[in-house]
Amino acid sequence: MKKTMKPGPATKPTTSAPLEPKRRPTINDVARLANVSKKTVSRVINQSPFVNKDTRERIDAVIKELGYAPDPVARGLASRRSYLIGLIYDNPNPQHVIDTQQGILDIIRGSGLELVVHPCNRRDKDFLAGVRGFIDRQKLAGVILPSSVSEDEELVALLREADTPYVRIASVLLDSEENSIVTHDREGARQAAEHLAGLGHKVIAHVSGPDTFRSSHERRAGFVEGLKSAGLALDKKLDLRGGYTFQSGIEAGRRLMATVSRPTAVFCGNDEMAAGVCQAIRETGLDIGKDVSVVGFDDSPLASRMWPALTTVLLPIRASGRMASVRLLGDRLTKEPLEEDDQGEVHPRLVVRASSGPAPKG
Amino acid sequence: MKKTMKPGPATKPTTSAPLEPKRRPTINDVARLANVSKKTVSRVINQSPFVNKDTRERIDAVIKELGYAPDPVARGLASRRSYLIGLIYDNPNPQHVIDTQQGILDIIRGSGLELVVHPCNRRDKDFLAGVRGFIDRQKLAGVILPSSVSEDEELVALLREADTPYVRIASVLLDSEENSIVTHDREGARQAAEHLAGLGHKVIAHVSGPDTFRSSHERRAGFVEGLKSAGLALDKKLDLRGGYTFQSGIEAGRRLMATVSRPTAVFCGNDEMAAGVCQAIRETGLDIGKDVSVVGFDDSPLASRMWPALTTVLLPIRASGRMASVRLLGDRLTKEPLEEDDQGEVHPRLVVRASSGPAPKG
DNA sequence: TCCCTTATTGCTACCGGTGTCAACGCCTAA
DNA sequence: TTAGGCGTTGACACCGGTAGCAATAAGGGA
Repeated sequence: MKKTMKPGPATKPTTSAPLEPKRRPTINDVARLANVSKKTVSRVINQSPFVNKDTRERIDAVIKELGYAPDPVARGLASRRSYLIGLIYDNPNPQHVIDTQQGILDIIRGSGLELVVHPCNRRDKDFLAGVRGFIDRQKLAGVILPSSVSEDEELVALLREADTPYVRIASVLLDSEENSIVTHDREGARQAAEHLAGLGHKVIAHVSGPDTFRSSHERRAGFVEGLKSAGLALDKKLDLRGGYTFQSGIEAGRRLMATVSRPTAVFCGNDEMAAGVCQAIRETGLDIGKDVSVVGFDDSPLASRMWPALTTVLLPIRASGRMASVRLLGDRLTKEPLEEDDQGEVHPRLVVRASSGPAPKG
Repeated sequence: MKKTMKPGPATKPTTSAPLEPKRRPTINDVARLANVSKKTVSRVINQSPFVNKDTRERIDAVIKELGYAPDPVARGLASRRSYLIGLIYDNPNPQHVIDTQQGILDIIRGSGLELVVHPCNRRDKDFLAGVRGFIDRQKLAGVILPSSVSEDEELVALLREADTPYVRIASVLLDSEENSIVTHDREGARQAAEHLAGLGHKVIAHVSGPDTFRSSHERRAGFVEGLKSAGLALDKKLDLRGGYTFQSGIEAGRRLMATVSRPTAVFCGNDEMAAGVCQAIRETGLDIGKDVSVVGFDDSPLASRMWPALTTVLLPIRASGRMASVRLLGDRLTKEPLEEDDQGEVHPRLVVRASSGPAPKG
């Protein structure tokens, strides 16, 4: 409301008047008013135990009075570690990214840390160079690797070399526990299989994600486990590979619909592909949830907005983001994390909707 | 691959051997090797014109040889301005957020700037306090305000006060041109109306977003304009207000389907609501695209994955993110921005799919 | 030849914190 | 009385840059 945005010459007070341009208080101001050295103030803001109680209280009072907050940039410079958390991802699924961001922010909000996002493309040849630039330009306080990149060992090696703390979110334990959040995708897939078997389906197809993702294997494995516990097996001809994309789902769906022994149910590695399969089913004039049941994975917004709404496996992504942050930051956090955010693992849950129904008779 | 992640005491070399722990080169290293003062190096990296050509070349050579890159944290401290761009948003639409992020990153990638995200909730009472904390903790290089928050004048006032550059992305010009990207939502809505009128529809309903968003008004206004140009008018009883949510779309759809003069087409303020309206239509057993045509707005992923696929208005969000970044950073960018990213405005485009068809006869 | 201008460069003081280490006061044990 | 130990505190250098201004060299006109 005061002046222009342009970086031009600031309107300097012509007189050397006492009114200064509303500078933020610094550690020096606090030190002066509390009549201590700035080092002692530094101790207080860093919660050092070697400060006399009275002194601490006096300083705290001044801090509050001044509304002082330490400058993260200066702190970063002096301590060689910024107050930034990096989120590296390579994800076609926006909801997934947003949920992860949200989970991280749930935890770091109020602690003076900020979230810096760094999307990347693992197929780019200079992908690693990009990440390297990112992490050692900003000396990140830590990096969170959601499932889309957490399996990349080169990337992780890079972080280790750069001495940057990290947490990997993955379907299985890939690393030490303190560096990991495990999402147990397998369990969710098993539930899906049991659900379909319980509805009486015998001929059940699977459309998996790309082989390069661990999660594809986990989901298939869980699915097979679930079938097995119901006395069923996965027919190789009904085990198709997709690419986690809508288009690949359409293609897989068309192939399945053209099979001689057409399946009465299809379990897909994610919701995108499930939507594609649904489209293929529609093209043949069959009824989803009646003639053919479909189950997805992720519980993306799409799942609940489709018609019929998609039965799917909900993965608590936001919670995994929270956990990853707690793992990463631990004691640096101001407020004590909730116990539920300190588990280190997350469990999927089946959400039954209209796209899955009893197996058709005959 | 070298040592543990724990912040514990680093493995110091026991001997004061010549091998140092691979420190990043600093401006001092460059200065020493180029045999100049660090101020001159600083001039070179800041592209000051007051440097002799030979000197500059010598320094550039050393910089390249060392692989030197200035430390953004130190720079930030000294120049009181960080190398961080803030993205503040309050958006239920993940695709929108991701696209905006992507657009910003398209531009800042390689320039040493980073993107910090700050979601917020405008209904929280301490929303402004949160933002204030954010912007003056990190002295941001600039802030980008996508449509979900760009209309908040209090927020903008805050940024002005804090002398933080910003760019607002909005459906109309709300501010000076240099602080704005205009998305012209109105044009898109007009196209939608003309499309439906062209298909022979006479009774066309509208489900708008909340009144608190300028975009709701713009979209309705454009829609009315389009109808008018086709000799039609918007029946007040068929002009419903939603909340930009799926649920509100369902409710509006149900009400419309129960109207005496049931509309043969519905234009919705966004795709979420359009999906809701589709659901309501389905509940009544009517055919989407045949009995009732539906048009959305946004071209979210949902639109192309629904069945039938949704006719909608595509808003080039990513491009608007790019433009906003160019506006914001201008000369700070290393590479010259493409001309197309320097327009300051973006135009929506109708995408025709299966959810809109000829008006039913009779 | 001398002074002034212009082009280029370096000195020195910061920016706002943290790390190291010495110093100080007071209490206890010898 | 003195040495040692603990709890506290501050002086000072430093992190890696930028800012202001003086210093220096070269060129031009009187």
